Amino acid sequence: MGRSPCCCHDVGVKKGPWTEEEDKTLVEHIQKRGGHVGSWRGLPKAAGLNRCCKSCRLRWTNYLRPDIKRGNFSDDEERLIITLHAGHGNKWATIATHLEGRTDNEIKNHWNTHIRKKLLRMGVDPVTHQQLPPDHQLDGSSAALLPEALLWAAAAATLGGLDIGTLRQAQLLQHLLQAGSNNDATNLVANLMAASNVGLNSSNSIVPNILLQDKFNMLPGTNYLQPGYLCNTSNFAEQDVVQQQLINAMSPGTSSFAAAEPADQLCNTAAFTARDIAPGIDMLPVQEFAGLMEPMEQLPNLCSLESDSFWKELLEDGYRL
DNA sequence: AAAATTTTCAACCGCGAGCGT
DNA sequence: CACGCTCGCGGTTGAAAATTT
Repeated sequence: MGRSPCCCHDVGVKKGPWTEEEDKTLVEHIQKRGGHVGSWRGLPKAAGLNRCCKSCRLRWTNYLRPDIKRGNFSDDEERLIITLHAGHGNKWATIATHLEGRTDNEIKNHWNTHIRKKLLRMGVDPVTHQQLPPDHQLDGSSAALLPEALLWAAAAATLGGLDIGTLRQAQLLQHLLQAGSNNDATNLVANLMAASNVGLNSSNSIVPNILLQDKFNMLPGTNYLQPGYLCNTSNFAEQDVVQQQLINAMSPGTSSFAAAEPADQLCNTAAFTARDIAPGIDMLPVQEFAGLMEPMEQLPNLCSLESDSFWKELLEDGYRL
């Protein structure tokens, strides 16, 4: 015969929320063993808890473990979760291994209650990470009925949603520009890349900035350059810098960039933004594209993670206006 | 102020892989 | 080899809290 069955179906085993006393008992029991549980099956009886072994394990791993980080998820963490989800799907345990102090359960809950909804509002399918068709975007609402602020959000997402083909054209354009020196076009390409949260690796290939941060390795089968959510400009003012560059570049006679075929394609993605949103701020200094040809950590100014209020400004404040 | 509705998240449930008997 | 248990995982639930009406 095999072993006796688990305690989970025993009559009289307590369920539901844990009391402080139970927490204390479980923590003290595990600490007495130097933090090593050994067998969960034998733990409830050994600790004097009238709980199922599963319930004890869950309580410890999701709540009582000393290395658990509690509190709100940072923008960095949210962005990392989205990127990892694009590669792993609902493998919460795998995703949790990349976020120190976060549990799979916590990440799963945060995804379902926050991130998923934010992506939907941005017109991104949270399952496939693809741009939703226009009539399915923004929770199915008609764009004509939406507040102006939400249109801004959609425009920002569009601007950040350059696909990898477009970005490769940008890289090609940069190579072409290296022969001469056209600052307008150079700055434009730099800002488009910044808006898309991408940079160049040591092989001069365009990759997401997050992969340049040495936080984790490229995941197989992952397209990180999905529309919208990798847009990392910190606010609309910074988006405006890019928009102004586009307007300048597309105005006849102001830049040779507008005449270039790859440039036209590059600008198409943001055409809505450039056409419909009037820039309302002064120009800010922009990064020299040539500087991006070297391995980089993070684009300064345009992509500051510390000051990133991307989600907040783009989705919460704007949407509720 | 109270009721109704929505959101959040800790905890439960069931399943599958791996391993012991 | 077959059976059954343990562990860990992902989906789901439901009570409490927050928000709206």
